Amino acid sequence: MASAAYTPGNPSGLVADLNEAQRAAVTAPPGPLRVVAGAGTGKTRVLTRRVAWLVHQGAAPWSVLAITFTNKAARVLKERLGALPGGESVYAGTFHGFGAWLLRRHGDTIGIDTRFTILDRDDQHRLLKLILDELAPGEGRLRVPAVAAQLSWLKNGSSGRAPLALDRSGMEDVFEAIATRYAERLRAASLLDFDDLLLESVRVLVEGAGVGDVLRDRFRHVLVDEYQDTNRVQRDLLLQLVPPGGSLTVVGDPDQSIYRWRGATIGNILAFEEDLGGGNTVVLERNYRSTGRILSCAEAVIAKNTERHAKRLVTSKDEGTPVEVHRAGDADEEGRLVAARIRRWVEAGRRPDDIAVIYRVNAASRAIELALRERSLPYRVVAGTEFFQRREVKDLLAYARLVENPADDVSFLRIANVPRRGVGDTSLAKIRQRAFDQGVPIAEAAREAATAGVSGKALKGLRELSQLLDRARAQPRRPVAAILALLAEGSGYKAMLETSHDELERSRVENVDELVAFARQLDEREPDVELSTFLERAALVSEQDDVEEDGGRVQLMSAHAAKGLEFPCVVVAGAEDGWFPHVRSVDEPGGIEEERRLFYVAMTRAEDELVLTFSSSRATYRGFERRLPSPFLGDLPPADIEVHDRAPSWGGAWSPGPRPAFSTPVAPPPVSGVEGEVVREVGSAWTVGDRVQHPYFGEGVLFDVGGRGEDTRVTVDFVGHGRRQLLLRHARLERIR
DNA sequence: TTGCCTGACCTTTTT
DNA sequence: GGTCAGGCAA
Repeated sequence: MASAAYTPGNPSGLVADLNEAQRAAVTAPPGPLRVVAGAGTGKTRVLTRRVAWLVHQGAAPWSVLAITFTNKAARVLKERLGALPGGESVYAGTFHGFGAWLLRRHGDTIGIDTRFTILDRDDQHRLLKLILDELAPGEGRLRVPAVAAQLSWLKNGSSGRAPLALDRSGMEDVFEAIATRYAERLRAASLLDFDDLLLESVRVLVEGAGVGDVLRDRFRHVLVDEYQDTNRVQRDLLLQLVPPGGSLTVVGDPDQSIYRWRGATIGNILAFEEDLGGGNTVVLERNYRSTGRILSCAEAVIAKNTERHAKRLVTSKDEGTPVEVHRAGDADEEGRLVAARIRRWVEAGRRPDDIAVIYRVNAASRAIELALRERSLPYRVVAGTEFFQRREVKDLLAYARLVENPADDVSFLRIANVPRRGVGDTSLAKIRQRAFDQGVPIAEAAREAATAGVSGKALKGLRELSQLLDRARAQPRRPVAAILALLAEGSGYKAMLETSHDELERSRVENVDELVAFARQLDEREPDVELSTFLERAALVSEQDDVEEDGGRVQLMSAHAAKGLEFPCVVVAGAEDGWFPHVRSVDEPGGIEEERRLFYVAMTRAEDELVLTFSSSRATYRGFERRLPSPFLGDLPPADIEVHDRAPSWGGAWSPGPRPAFSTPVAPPPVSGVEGEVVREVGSAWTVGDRVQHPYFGEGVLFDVGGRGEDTRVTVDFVGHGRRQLLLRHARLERIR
């Protein structure tokens, strides 16, 4: 978008190039303000200008707090404020980043060690696994990801359905014990998980002596982007920060709410006025991004949602070319088709970085990557967190975290024997026992390993490790890069990789070097940066922080990662039933509507050209699966699309509109193998062969019933949707006839 | 204590 | 297709 004619000396330029609604939003008096901004309606521009306008009205830049969804969005915001005097002292960051900032300064008022380190998902899972092994070993069947999800669900306000079914006898107590021990371990190790960053921030504002007042006094103006994706805790944080009637601007679009599974509640933006006791609302409906046809298709999809406040986007661009819909026979063919389409764009003069491929699940990137490589098209998979999740990077960061936070047991256990220093399970168990008995961190107990009964190789190894960490701690003012290099080399970690017989292992050295280089960059850009800051940034990188500008490469990303971005040319790949909507969400109340929004978000990333592709079959870990086009494709207005369907080998040709209704019910498929299969009675008697009705899949025939009670699963052959496995507890299944 | 093999079991989206 | 627990030999 064109930059403003605004200069510090020419404030009228602040609003001169805005439309009426945008201007109303930017210049609304400082008080509760909600901006409902449809896709492509200039949301970022309004947010930036409003900050500038507030400052121009006399607000001190450092009294402005702008909360964005990603670090990258925060950086962009600050860049655009560049012309503003004092613009760099506006606080811009994510909720989690702000939480960390707040807790480092004021956490001590509620008993938080301000030298805490942040536990990411991987660390959290490691810790939970240890705890599960202690408290629920063996057959308990409690799985780490489920327990983590349950914990997060509880911490985020318990809205919607619980991830974990705890009604089996004793389960509740077991979970309770796990949750308690988890909290104890975190506290003892000065660790905070992602949710804690928010929860403890609220607590410090409420309970921390004087903290709330200090912050309310400082941040007189708070602005929040992507408000439709905030959860209850984030809302509470804002309500603590902004007094009733205070200057709070929230910007968002209910149609783009896609993080319900993370506790986000669309209710925050919808109930804004009740929450804040009044306030203004401005609706932005003029779209500057997409062509008429793209918008018409996107609107047709989202219009089917019932839980929405209808708004009508009007484009400022022309009709554009039709939205293309392509069918492929399998995933490889789809990849080649996408690559071929991209090649044509490039030949027509598009730069590769004008093009994005968006998919529902990250696993979908593989086939597309392969095809792009075949055609020598430069691409990049957007996965900002991926680098920091690599084993070698996490190992080195664990060393660094121990330097910063000696109590961090999770990190200690991670690297105690990496590289191998003869510290096996037996020695480690002795040290952990000793640490437990003495009530000290494990790293502390390791220091006196001999007392714990450790000897020989293991003792020597632990001594060396302790000495290394001490050496790194001795000069905390050293540049971060130097500390990392010392750890990588002094520990023998780098040597371990370099001398490996495995080529993959040897290649990991590059990532270690890259991490050091990354730190060096940071040292140069911000000379005063401390190790703790570096670790915090590493823990809070977001997917989108990895999106490249001017990289000259096609960008591949998930629909979630694509939020807030725009590209001239977009391919939405894998537009199939099972991915759009995803199978796992169709059973959940409101699940389909969220999937529809997700598809809407993906489509509305496109400025000029939009291509949708799907495949008739796909290889999964269970073998080949037949796939049907996404039901959302059926909503596309035929006049705005162009269908490319080369008479596929199976599945029949696809055309827009609702699926043909089958007039005759499908017969239950023969039960293969078992002669005279016994019809099983389940609960209130679901019987194989029953005809059933599902709110989404429609009519089908019960094929199989498995599991008991809570876990009863039914397999149903649906007319037009194929065979589906459903959890009876969740599926709103009705018997018919 | 370590290295290596085999079989079981999942896979949505992410700060 | 990838991870992870468990078993077993050196």
